[in-house]
Amino acid sequence: MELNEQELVRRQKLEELINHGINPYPAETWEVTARSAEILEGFDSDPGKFGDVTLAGRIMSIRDMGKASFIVIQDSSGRIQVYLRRDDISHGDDTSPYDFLYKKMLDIGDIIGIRGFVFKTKMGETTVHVKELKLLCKTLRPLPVVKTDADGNQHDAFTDPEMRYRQRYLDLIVNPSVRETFMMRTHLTRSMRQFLNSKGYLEVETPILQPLYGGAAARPFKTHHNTLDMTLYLRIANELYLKRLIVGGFEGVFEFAKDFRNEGMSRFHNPEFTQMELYVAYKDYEWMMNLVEEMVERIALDLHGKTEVQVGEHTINFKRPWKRFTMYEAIAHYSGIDITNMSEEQLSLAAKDMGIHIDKTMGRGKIIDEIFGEKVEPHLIQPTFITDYPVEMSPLAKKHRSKPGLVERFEAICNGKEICNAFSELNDPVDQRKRFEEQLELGRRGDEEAMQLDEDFLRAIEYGMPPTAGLGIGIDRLTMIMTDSASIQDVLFFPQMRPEIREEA
RNA sequence: GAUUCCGUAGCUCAGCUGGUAGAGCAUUACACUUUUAAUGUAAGGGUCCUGGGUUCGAGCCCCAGCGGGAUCACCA
Repeated sequence: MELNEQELVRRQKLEELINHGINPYPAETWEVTARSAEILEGFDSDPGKFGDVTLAGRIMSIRDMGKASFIVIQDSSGRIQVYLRRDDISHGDDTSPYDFLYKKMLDIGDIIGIRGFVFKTKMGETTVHVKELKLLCKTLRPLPVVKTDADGNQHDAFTDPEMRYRQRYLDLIVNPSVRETFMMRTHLTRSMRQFLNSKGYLEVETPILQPLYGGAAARPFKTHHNTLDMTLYLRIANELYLKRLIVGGFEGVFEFAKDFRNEGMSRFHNPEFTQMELYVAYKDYEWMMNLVEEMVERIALDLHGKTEVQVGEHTINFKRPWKRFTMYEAIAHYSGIDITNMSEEQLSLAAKDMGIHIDKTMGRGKIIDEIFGEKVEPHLIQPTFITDYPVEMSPLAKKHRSKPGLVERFEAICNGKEICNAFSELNDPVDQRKRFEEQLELGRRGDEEAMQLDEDFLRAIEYGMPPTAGLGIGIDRLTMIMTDSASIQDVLFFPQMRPEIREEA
């Protein structure tokens, strides 16, 4: 491995530390008694509250003034300034803790433990005055140094997207807002889980490795089990398993599921992503709409303390009730064309008039979907329910109770993107078999995303599944909105990337 | 997959018409006991993404490839 100058210097320091009897990687617990944020928040109101504090963290900056020095350390709660004075950390006449350990051996990026008292500097900054300093971890690579000036402007910000995603640990160390985003993501799932628990639904786990993939229209990842010598697929959805549990007698089940889809990547698509799916017996899609509104409004309140969330240039308000349109109403509203009674030929003509690309393989449902995606979806900034989809696009949804050709399905659209999908679940086993067979036919015609026929799932609902409302909600997409993130890569710790060094094939 | 932009020091970036590779921060040395983008003085640091080509001469021009971003296509 080729080492640069700074890496060589740090390795020399490492050796020198060991030669001086200082372990650069000590094993003992360093008892932390305070975090930077509590000190910064608590000191002004009650300066006496903190006696001696013990902190640990990473050195983020060094301002050295000879026999005294200011450094900034970062712990899990944030950053705090630390004041070091030679005479205060020396052992009698032995000034080596300052002159050797601190001045010669420590670098930005190193992890140290400090013990001292809290005070206010002349400039009014709450600071820890160090009495004891201990090296907890010597680092061998230099950290990108980002400086923030008095006006809050960042200098030399660490912004290269490739490095940020590949080396997320660096991104987290150096860019505090990244930590915030991911903490929000965890708060979001916690809030959602609490909401669902409070309703009495049961959180469950279902297989990720599936012999048949189902529950969505997507191409799967394929793998192989050696002992069974069989092909398995990484799940594209967990819908069919959760419904089996409803057959089994649970009245409400949900799962936060990692799903995998072998498709293109974009700022809205990662090959693996997280979905929360919920199934509740004896309910329908109308009921589920109310639940989604309530849940997402609750999440916005938990995360932001209010229902409004700033997303790019828009302020999105999740306050209930949300707007509701049927798909046909929405298309009529945004394109001025009522497609309710159009034949397939009339539809393709109408689509062409709107400048939408249509080909012969597209059926009625697909054309409607195209029109919707082109003419309506981008305009739906405020959370909006779109209901009653063409039956062709929804092989797992129940036929509409009163509107022929449609199913009882809704999506919530927000900031121009779908955030959830739900329906009154199809529990008529005869109809379900027919729908699967139509999917098989699509598959034979070359549709790589057509569903497989799941004989065991059919057997299950032949034993009887109560009327059930089902929901899938994209956690990544919802997090993007709640954290004002432009790319899915900003809400995944480790988004999928090509390998840095490609191996010879 | 298509189009387009980008790849130069550890980090952020300049680099003229093609003529010996630059800055700030970081690093090293010295000075400085309340600084805060600390400061002052001095020094070191480069596979200019990779491989070809054109040229007396390529960081720059041409071709191919690798990686990334954006837009589109695909897609719940």
